[in-house]
Amino acid sequence: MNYDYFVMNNSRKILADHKVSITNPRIIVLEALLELKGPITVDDLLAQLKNKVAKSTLYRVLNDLKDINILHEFSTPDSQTVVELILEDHSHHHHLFCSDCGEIIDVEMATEFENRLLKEIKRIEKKFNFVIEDHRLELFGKCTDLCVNCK
Amino acid sequence: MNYDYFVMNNSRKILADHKVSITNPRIIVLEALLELKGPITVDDLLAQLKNKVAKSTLYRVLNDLKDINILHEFSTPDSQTVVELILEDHSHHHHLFCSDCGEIIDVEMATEFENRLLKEIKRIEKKFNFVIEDHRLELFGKCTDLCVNCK
DNA sequence: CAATAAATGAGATTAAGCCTCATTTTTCTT
DNA sequence: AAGAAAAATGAGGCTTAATCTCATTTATTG
Repeated sequence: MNYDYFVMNNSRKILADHKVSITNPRIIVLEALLELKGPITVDDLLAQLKNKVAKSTLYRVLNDLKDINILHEFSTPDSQTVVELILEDHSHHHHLFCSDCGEIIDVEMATEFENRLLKEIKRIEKKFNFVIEDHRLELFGKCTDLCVNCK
Repeated sequence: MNYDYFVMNNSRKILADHKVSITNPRIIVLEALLELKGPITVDDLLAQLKNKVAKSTLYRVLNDLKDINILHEFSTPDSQTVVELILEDHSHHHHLFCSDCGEIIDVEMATEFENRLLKEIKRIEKKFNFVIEDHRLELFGKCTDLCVNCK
């Protein structure tokens, strides 16, 4: 594992760091997700990588990335599967869905709000005798005409 | 629409109030959901109503209930579809998922927390030029041995 | 109660995602 | 650097949730 940190390109380094073998399909998928820097539906990803990676391989690679905990998966309000690369330097965030254009936007909530949420979560843990390991907040709405995401 | 409010049983009344025709399958599904008073996976509902309602009809009725806005649909962390009846008197709540037993629990957050969230949502609306119509908070964890929901 | 409109059941269809297995690519050892 | 062993890939088949079709049944309306 003595690859040069800075010479190696990102995707190869990520794979090496997580001790999985470095293969072409994995590099292609990782690179696509790295460029995006945000969520994408699996369907869109499939379309984008058609002729580059087999469908079965794409699903397998996505599962590999989930296994090494660098890929999050969730669903849109209309049940489309969405994936997003989450590397160490990615900060905690939530998602905003536009029901007009389908855009999915990463949203960071104010620290003070997240702290209040954690306090509330502690209350819920006691009330229901739970250990809560994660939370997810989803916001649903419509971007306006001025929205930079719609044309 | 001059049915007697109080004589009519719940499910018939709900259907009448929403101006959809009153049929046996709709009554059966509604009654099952009313008894539950909480979320259930579609698979479990299918199993429970097998021999009472055809599979195609169950899915159709669930869509009908969604159309009249009394049924919410969401997914578990492992992508199972869950439905929950939401009538006018149901207060705003969120969901707590146990990754051990699969239980899904309705959770009400403190009013003060929800107010803080609404404030935060207003900030997000401005920042992203959005109109946010709804939000959903999901909590993931494990219930402990003492949990009333696990045996 | 008859006519019309709507809903149902049974099974076919669709599509996301997983599986199989022969072939190819990667890694490991020296 | 080369050959052996292990792992991953591609192509297409398989599974299963959810939808669709259409002939029959059930509700609604006047």
